[in-house]
Amino acid sequence: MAENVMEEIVALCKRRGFVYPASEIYGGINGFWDYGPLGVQLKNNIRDSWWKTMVECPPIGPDGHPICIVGLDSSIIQNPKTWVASGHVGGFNDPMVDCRETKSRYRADHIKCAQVVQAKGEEKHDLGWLAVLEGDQMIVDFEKRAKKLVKKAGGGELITPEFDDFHLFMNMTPEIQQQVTGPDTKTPGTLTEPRMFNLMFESYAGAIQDESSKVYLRPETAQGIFLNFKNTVDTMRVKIPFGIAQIGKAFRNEVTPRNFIFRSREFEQMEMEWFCPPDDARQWYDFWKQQRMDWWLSLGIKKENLIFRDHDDDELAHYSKACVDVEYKYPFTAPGFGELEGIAHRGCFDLTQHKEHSKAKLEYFDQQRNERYIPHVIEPAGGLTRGLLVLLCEAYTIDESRPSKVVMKFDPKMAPVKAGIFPLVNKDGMPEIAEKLYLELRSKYVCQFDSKQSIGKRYARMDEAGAPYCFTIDGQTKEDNTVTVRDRDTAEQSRISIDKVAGFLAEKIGK
RNA sequence: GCGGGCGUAGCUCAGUGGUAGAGCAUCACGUUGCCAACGUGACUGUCGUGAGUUCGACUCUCAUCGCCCGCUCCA
Repeated sequence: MAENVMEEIVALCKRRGFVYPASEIYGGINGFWDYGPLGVQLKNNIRDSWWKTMVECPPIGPDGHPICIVGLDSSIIQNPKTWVASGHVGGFNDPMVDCRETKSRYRADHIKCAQVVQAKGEEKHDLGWLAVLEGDQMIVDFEKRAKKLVKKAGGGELITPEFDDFHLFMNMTPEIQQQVTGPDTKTPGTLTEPRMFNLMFESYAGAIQDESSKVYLRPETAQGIFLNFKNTVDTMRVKIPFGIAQIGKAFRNEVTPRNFIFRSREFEQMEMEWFCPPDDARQWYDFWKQQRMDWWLSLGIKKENLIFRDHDDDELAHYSKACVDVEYKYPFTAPGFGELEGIAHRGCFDLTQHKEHSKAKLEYFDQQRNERYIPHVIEPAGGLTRGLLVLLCEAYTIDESRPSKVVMKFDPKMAPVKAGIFPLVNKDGMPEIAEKLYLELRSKYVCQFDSKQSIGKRYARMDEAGAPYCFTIDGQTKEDNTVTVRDRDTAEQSRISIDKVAGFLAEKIGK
C-alpha cells in the first residue's frame, strides 16, 4: 500500500508538472530528475523560507541577542585538493577496502594477509587469515595478534610467516578474502572486496584530459564554506560565533538511486556552518537542533511525521562529536522514518584539515577571550530536494467524497500556486473581469487564469496543483462586485467583494 | 554491484508471426450558471532501444537502457 501511495505521488508529480524524469525522451537517466513548473516554484518557496530564516532574519540566540549568519554561493568545482583534505577522495582512485564492522577504509594495495599457523608438537593447525597494513611493523603486528589467536585456540607455538608469506589482499580470491580478519577487528569476513570507491563525479578543467586536469563536482556544499572561512572573516567584519549559509546543487554518484527524488545523483542542499568557540559548541548544537526542527514544522509538516534520531557512537564519523538527524515518515519508510536533515557537531575537523593541506592560517583570534583557536563547527545540513519530497508527501491527500479524489494540501505559504481565477462561463463579460483580477493579483501572488472547460474540472486541476483558493467571477459579480471564493481543503464556497481579494490572500498567505 | 518482476498513445490497459486498438486525458468549436457535465470534430505511437532468427517481428532469441521490489551501498 505504501509503495502504491508513492507511485501515485510520482504519477501526480509528472501529470501536474512537479517533477519529470530527466531526459525522458531518450529513455531517462537513472538518478536524475527535472523539476517542472510547479516543482521549481515549490522548491523556490522552500529555499526562500530557509534563506530568510537563516540569513536574512536569523533566530535570536540562546543569550537573547540576534545572531549573525552570512550567505555564500561557492563554485561547484574547486581545486581537487579540497576533496583530499575533506576526506572525500582517499588516495585518488585507488581500489579501496572497507571494514563492515569498524567502518574503516583502507587502500587495497596496503593490506597484506598471511595465514595464522598453530604448531602443537608435530601437529599444525590453520587458524585462518589475518590482515595487516603494509609497512615496517607488518610482521610485528601480525605476531602480536596471531599469538592471541593461538593462545585462544589452546596454546602452542605460532609459526611466524616470512615476508614472502604475506599476500596482497587484492590478489586473493573472493572466497579467501571472505575468511580474512581485518586489521582493526577480531571477526573474520568483515572486509569488502576491493573496489574503486569514488562517489564523486569527475570532469576535466581545460582542453587536455589527464590526471593533472581532473576535477570533481562537489559532493556537498559544505566544503565551499570552509574554503571561504578566511575570506569571510577578513571581509565581513563577522565575529565568532557566526554562521555561513549556502544553498546549491551537490552531486554524488550513488550506487543505487532509489525512491524517487529521495536518493538522486544530483540534488540540492541547504547547509550552514556555525563557527563557535570550542567550549560553546555543545550549547550551539542543542540550539540548532531545536531551531531546525522548528523550521521544518513551520512549513506545515505534521509533528507526528518528524522525529529526531541521534546517531550512535559507532555511526559517527571519527572526527564528529555528535550528530542528529531530523527524519520524516516517508511513504516508502513508513512506519519507519528516513533522513531529511542532519545536524552535526564536527569539532574543528574541517578547518584543521584545510589548514594542514593548504597551509593557510585558519585560526581565529578571539579579541574578547584574547586567545587564538580553530573554531568548532555545528553544521545543520538539510536536503532541499528532500524537503520538496516531504512537502509533496505531506500534501498528498485522498478525498473520495469529491470527483477529483486527490488534493494537494500544501501549507498556503508554501503552495506553488496561490490562487486560480476563473470566469464561471465564457460570456457576459465574465472572462474580461476575471482577466482583470488575474492581472491585478499576479504581481503579488502566483496565480493561474483558466477559462477552459467546465468549472468542476478547473477546480479539480487546482486541487492537484495545490492552490489553496479559487476565485470565480459569476453572474452576480456584475451586480454587486462580489466573487466566489472556493476553499481547497473544504471545497466550501463563500462570497467576498472583488476588491477585497488581494487583502484576503494577504491575510491567508501573508506577504 | 547481485537476484526477481515490468516496459504498447499523456494515463490505465487490450492485442496478434502478416498495415496499431479502446477508455480516459489533451486541443478546437458549440453548448454550459459552481465541483473531472454534454455534443461534434481533431491530435497522439520508431509497441523502451539495438541486434539476431524470419519472406515478414509489437509478438520469438540475445544484448542494452529505464522503472519497481529485495539484498548491498549510503564515506
